[in-house]
Order: sequence, then structure tokens, then C-alpha cells
Amino acid sequence: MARQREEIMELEAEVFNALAHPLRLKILERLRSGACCVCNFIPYVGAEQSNVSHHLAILKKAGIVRCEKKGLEVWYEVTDANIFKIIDMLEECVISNLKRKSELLKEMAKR
Amino acid sequence: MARQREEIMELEAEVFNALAHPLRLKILERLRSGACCVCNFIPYVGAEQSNVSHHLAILKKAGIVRCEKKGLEVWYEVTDANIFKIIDMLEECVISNLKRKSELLKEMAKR
DNA sequence: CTTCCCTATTGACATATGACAATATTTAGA
DNA sequence: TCTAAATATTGTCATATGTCAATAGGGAAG
Repeated sequence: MARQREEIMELEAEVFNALAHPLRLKILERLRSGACCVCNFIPYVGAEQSNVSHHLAILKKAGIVRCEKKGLEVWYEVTDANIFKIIDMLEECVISNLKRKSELLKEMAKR
Repeated sequence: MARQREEIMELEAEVFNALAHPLRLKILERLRSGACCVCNFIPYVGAEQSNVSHHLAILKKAGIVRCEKKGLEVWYEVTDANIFKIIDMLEECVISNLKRKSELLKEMAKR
């Protein structure tokens, strides 16, 4: 495999990794309706402030969100709204997977 | 946030997590052209057999691949080809991100 | 039934990750 | 300048992850 391909895949893996946490997915969920400041995430995701900052930093490092200071507050927003399409597609996969499994269970119960 | 929503997000995070490794992305790359047995992944991804098996197990646990025994060999395939669309979309995001960054560097160099 | 493949599993180890608490930093306003 | 508010960073701890080496399991062929 070409070296450049490998490097791209490493970057992809990093972004997938940034998406691989329920709290960070919740943060992104909150960002669907636009920019949001840190203090607004806290009640929404139900986590400590330091924890929220930490996970925001991970999303930022992966290039998924960017931020801007506004006085005391820091407002975060998604850098590329396509990230939501990716999450939506994955959700479809997860749900169809669940359906497949429950069908299988039904089949097994019949016997 | 509704409990069911949270559970879905946990499942999503698990699938994203399964995608969050270069070796596993390479394995999936190999699966684009259809099913493949373990011994064929080994030279392709350049890893030890036990390591490949391990990562295949992670992909399987996440529901991304399934497998079937054929004599001595075990053949793996993707359970839902939509996973490739997800990877492709993420790759686009990564690449446009890279472009954005390099533009920024160019701008900065001008000054 | 013995031996040889192919694959999966296990153990050991180093490293990464996540949660929480405490503390530092930055900015606004008195 | 001093204080308070919002956010980021740090340290500590427990747990998870990834790699390698060794071993186990299970089917095929003789």
C-alpha cells in the first residue's frame, strides 16, 4: 500500500477515534443547531466542566470543531457540516444491524 | 436526552471505535473487493497473524464484518456495504481539512 | 490417529484513555 | 488593581488498548 494512502488512513483513524465516544457524540448533537459555548454543553451532556473541555479539545485536535472566544465564553462550532452526514449514515448502519439481529432472534425463537 | 438516544449513541461510539485504527481500515480496504480469508489479509496489511485475527475480532464484535468457515480458512466480509460510504465521506472530510490547513499556511507565508 | 495448516486465544508488557479534583489562565467588571 | 466568572490544564488513578510471543483449537490429508 502506498505510503500516502497509509498516512491518509492514519488521519482517518484519528478522526474516527475522535468520534468514538458517547460524550463527544452528544456534544456534536448539540452542535447540529449551530455554535454553542462550553457552559451550554455542560447541562446538555451531563458531565463536569473539565471533562467537557477535555472532550472538546479532542474534537478540536481532530479538526472536527473549531472555536472562537467571545468575552469570557468560548464558542464551538463544527468545521464541516458533512460530519453530521457521516454520523447519520453510521446511525442507519447501527439501526439496521439491530434490526438484523432481532430478526435473527425471532427466527431462532420459532424453532 | 432520552435514554434510548443515549443507548444508540453508545452503539455508534462502539462502531466508530472499531473504525478508529489504521490496521482495521486497511482490512476494510481489502474487503472492498469482496470476501477475503485471514491469510490473505496478512501480507496486505503487513501484520502478524495473531494481530490480524485480533483486529478482525474487533470489527466482528462491532458488527462491521461477519465470517464463515471454509475448510481450514475463515472468510470475512462486510455485513453492510454502506460502511464504505461512511469511510469515503470521512476521507473527503479529512482531505478538505488538509486543504484548508495548507491554504491557511499559504496565507500566513504571504505576510 | 497423527500430523500439519489456518485461525483464535491467552499472557505479558507498554502505552493510551477517561474521570475526577484541583489549579491555572484569561477576561470582564467593580 | 482586585475579584469573580468561564474555560483550560494538570495530576492522579483506574481501566482499556495494542503488540508480540506462545499456545490452543479444529479441520484436512495422509
